[in-house]
Amino acid sequence: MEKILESLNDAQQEAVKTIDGPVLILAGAGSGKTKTITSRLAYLLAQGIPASSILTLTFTNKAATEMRERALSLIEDKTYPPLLCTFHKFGLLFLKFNMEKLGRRNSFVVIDTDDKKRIIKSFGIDMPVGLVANEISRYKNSLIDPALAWEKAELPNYKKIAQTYEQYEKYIKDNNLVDFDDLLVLPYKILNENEDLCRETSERYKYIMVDEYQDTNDLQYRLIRKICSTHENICVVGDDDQSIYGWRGANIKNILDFKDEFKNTKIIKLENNYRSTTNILKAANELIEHNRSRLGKVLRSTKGEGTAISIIESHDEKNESTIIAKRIKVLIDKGVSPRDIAVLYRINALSRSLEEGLNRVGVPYNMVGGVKFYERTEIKDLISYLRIIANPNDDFSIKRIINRPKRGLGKVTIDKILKGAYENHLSIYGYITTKQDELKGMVSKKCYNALVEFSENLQRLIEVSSEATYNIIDELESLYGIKKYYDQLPDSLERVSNIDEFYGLFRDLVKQNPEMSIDEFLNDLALQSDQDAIDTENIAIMSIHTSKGLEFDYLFVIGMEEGFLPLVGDGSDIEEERRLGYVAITRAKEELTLSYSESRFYKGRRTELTKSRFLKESGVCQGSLVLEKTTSYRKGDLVKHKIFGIGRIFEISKVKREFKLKINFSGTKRDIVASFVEKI
DNA sequence: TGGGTCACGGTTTTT
DNA sequence: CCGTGACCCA
Repeated sequence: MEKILESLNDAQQEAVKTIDGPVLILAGAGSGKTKTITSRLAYLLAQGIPASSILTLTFTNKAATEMRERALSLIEDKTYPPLLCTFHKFGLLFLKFNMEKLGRRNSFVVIDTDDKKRIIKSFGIDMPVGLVANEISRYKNSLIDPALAWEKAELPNYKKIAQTYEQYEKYIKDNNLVDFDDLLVLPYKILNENEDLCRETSERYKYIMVDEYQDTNDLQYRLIRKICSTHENICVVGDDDQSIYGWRGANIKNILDFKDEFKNTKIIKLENNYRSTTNILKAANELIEHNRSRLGKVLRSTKGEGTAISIIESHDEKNESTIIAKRIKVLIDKGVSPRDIAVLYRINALSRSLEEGLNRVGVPYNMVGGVKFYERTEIKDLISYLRIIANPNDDFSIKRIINRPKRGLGKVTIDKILKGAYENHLSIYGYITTKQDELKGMVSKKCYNALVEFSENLQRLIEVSSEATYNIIDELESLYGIKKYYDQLPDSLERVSNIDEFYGLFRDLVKQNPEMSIDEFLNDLALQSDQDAIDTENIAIMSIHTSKGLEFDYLFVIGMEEGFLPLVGDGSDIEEERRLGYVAITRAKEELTLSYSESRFYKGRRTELTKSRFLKESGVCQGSLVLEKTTSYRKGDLVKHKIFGIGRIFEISKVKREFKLKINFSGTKRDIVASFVEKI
């Protein structure tokens, strides 16, 4: 007990020791939030509360993993660790036990956003699929069913969306699929409709903690309400200034209004920052002060002043990335460990030029996030194969791989099969295996043989999987030759190595847990984020969103321009953009470098840019700062002047904060400020 | 059926 | 700019 408390400050101790009733812990960036939660968890156990009564919900798998490790290190008896997982994982577990309450089997399959879009697309709607998918998601999270969506729809497009929504819901229900939203929606529905189960569940989890509460959505709030309905021992931890998921339905009101929603809430503020230097905190505090809707808190530094925040001003993104890469190289050469260095950006598109720069200078890096491992085509193909082994009637998955690797089945043949299956009220697999005569008369001999081979192989695989999950991979490869297929396609090297990695992952997990079924494996996979696999050898580059919860000694933020940070567009919220800026700045421990460029090449054209208002708002653009202005002009470049015409640069110099070029205009030499000429 | 060409549109951010 | 999707021809 003493051990748990001794390294905590007063506020943290109070947070840890307040175990009954609603508690709101406002934990500023770097205030030891994870430490506080994990200590509280250990404290609850030390008080004799059974592990099975405690539920801790997090936002990402990474956070869950980290907390689990840290909590376990504080606990003596590790036999029955308390449940600590993401909201979605909790929903998944809950549905595994209670799906039959909705008249559905618990052998459901979790689909990801990509699957969802494919399904919607297959309905042939003439609207952007992503938009429709988002709207459906919005409806589901607001518990609006298709009928109500139809009623509320005024514009024809929304009528169409409502129709698609209905079609989609029917489709996934018929195929026993569950999307990410369902993992929250369905548990809520079950709890809402079964009072006894709700009470039982609430009594089981007597102590609940929720991390990153500022990023919960309405549905998560309702779910929490249900689960703590019998006791209100609910402790939420968050920072309203770090709410950055409004775009996907996170409701900052959840944290702002928590004290009104739960009576007798005890509010504890953690304002001591143990992470960043005073200079960095000052910028962060000044920036976030510009927001109006916030609970209000100021981070106090516990470290020294540190180095001044450095600003890089470049002519274009190529220049920017070169400077940053060079600076990083200097740091590494000085002995800084690459894992303590990171570069952040607001949008993924900015990673490209950055990567090029790092490659030019020879700095190896690790891009976190981006295209997810399990979203790659080859991996999704493998997932589809595993899905149909687990459930051969999964039409959705079978359609994906019925001609991959190519076995000569074209659109016409596939349409015939679909039609036949539909008319016989059978799944595709069911149709192929039971209506062989009909099939034979319908498709070409070649196609028929291919289909028979395909289904026989599948049967063989299903047999193998019932014997030993571990052997599936070898059998899958030898029967279908997926690796061989990808080996002769573009990017074969990367794809094959991805496939190998996936096979390795599968084998590892089966080894660890020989009882694991394929759909267990698949469902866990769907909820996995690949941030768990951060490699610690190299510097990290990632989006600001991805960087949430992380910290780095040396931090660079690129794209500090109007239009990029803040990103402006329809539906963008300047306060949320500011919070993103705040999150970015507060990732830095020792040295922070903010970079902006005068222009960028984006979406196929070059755009002139002005520096971000956040630079002024955070106070870094006036006063003591190291400014490095750069130019992309080189000796020998041809430039054009409005009056003097075309000339060649023969000397470049820096005067105050401007670049002076000595230019030879067909014999006449002149000194011109760089901003008056144009590169040609 | 499948490969090739061309036009278009698009980008935050994640479970 | 790049990747995707539609369309056309061998």
